[in-house]
Amino acid sequence: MVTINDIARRAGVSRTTVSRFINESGYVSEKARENISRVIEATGYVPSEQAKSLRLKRTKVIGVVIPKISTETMSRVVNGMDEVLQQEGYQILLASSSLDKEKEIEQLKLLESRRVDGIILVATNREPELLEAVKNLSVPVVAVGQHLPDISSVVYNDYEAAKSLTKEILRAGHTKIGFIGVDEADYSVGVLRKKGFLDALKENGCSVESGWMQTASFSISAGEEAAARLLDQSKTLPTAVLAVTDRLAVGVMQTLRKEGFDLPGEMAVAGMGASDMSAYVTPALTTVDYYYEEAGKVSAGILLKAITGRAKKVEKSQMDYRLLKRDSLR
Amino acid sequence: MVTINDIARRAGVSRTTVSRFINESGYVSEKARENISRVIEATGYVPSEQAKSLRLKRTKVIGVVIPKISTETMSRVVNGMDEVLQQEGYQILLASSSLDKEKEIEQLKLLESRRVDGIILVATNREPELLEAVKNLSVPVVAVGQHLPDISSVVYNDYEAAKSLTKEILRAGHTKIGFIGVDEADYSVGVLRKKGFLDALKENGCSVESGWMQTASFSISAGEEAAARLLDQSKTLPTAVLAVTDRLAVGVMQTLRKEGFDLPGEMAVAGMGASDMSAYVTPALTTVDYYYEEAGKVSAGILLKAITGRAKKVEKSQMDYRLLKRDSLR
DNA sequence: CTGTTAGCGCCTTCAG
DNA sequence: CTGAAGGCGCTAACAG
Repeated sequence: MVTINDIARRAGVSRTTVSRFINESGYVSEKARENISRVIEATGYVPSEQAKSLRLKRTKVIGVVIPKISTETMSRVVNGMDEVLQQEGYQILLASSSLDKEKEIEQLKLLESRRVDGIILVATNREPELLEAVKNLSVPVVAVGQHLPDISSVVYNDYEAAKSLTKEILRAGHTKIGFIGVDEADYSVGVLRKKGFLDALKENGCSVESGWMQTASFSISAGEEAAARLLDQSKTLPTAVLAVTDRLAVGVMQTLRKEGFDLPGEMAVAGMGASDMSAYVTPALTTVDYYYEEAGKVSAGILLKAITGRAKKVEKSQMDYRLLKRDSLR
Repeated sequence: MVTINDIARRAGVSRTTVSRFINESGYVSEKARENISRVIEATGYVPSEQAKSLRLKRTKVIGVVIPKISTETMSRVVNGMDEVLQQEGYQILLASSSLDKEKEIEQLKLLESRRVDGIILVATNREPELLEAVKNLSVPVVAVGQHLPDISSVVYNDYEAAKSLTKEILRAGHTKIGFIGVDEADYSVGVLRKKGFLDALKENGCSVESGWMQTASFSISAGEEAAARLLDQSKTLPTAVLAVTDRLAVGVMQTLRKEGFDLPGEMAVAGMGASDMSAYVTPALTTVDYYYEEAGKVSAGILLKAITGRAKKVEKSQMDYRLLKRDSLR
């Protein structure tokens, strides 16, 4: 690999001059310019951003920790981040925790060891170990999706979104509503969305049978199974079901259709997240859009401000949401 | 940021000893060990992987260039890569070209300047400028999705996949088949899939009306519009349509349904790519699975072999595929 | 306009 | 068992 020294020697100047030429800092005579640029051309020299980083104490790299690479939500969020980061000359070092809490912490440390300029953590939990690890980091961090104390974060309005979606279902005339949730370890999706659902019901004087509330993991098939359990365990059937993710909702619809239900006539369904697929299943799924790409952009923006120093120490941002009323709810 | 020198000073040893302790290379007395580990603990010292890289001339980072971050295909491929790379202690530096040919080349150079240990290029074209840029790189490269001359690559069997899918449609009794393709700048999807389609027809003595073949970009709505054009421009209507991606196929189905077609009775539809959504649209979409995650794994494996030096200079790999026959084709 | 000098944080001979 | 010295590739005073 050719270095700045090679260029300097072959161009008959000092490496300082070469550096000046490359970075357009300071004067370089016309003759020197010519020599240098000729030699660079000939050798295909590419300055080492690496060595530069060591010297300058900044890498222009942002570490991004996500729970899973191959999910639509994550690719949207990361896409949003990339859009603003690329703009400012930063690149993304991707780290997946594969939903493993220990690995999540490891990844944070790994990113720190690589001296990334900042870290965006798309978190799914708020365990003390994680908080501890985040606080020990010596680089700016912003959390996405979970509200971590004393850390800048951008969160979705899970509670209100679930609540207003539920109200929409009530408004459509349903009073018996089933619910497919996820594990409470995921505070935002597991706890807040459920709370929004229950509070909306309570405010309207509705109650739920125990069989109506089921818990599932995040896959379509988990939604199918949860719906089957719901049908099985309900004394009286609900007339609508709210699933906390679109994928779960699609699974629910799948099972209902298989069991011969007319959708949405005999059973209305709603999801959350505005996945791509939601608009194209039959009937089109009523859901709520969280503006995931925007969340990525906002988080990147906050991080950049923190890095360049012109920012509050801790900045909290709450994303907006929007109801998408479609055919699966009547 | 605390450095190895700080640790050495505070532990009353030389930095050489600290280095030995950290990397478990060479002997370190019990007393020294204790001192060092105590100081490291107290300071929260994290060795700079960056400085290490400069010294060791390897970064343990792999650059991955993809055309677009937020597509299902890409997140699957990248997920596959990450699985094998993480295993070997490598991290992924993500670079999106946003489907811009110039930016694609820029990204390659940028990754080179960061001294990544290798690059995986998920390519959508084979323009001479790109080939030129790839050849000038001084790091191992493997291409995914396009067969680049003299470069290791893993490609999908686009031609055969399209051909056998078309044969499947013929076997179902259709002889008038429409086709929604994409721009030929994408050699694999634009050229090879179309060729497979046409060759299958030719072998069976079928021909196509001009209006039956439409070109679209990669979105669902592009599929909708292309289908509308197809209906509009056809003298006699085909009884089946093959779209080169699932998203296009979903768009096609959308338009057909809106126009009152019974699916698959009046018009059969097939897609390619086995997207998540394909199994859950109505009717379930017949498609072909390209094993995208596996492609990611394979490409990473080849790159790793190239990096560690135990590999052929150029390795070509062709992925398998599999027909997924579902309700949209009868 | 240009070169010399001094590190950035780390590993690795080479001598003790 | 340990330390001194050198250098990875680069930039930034400082002094011509």
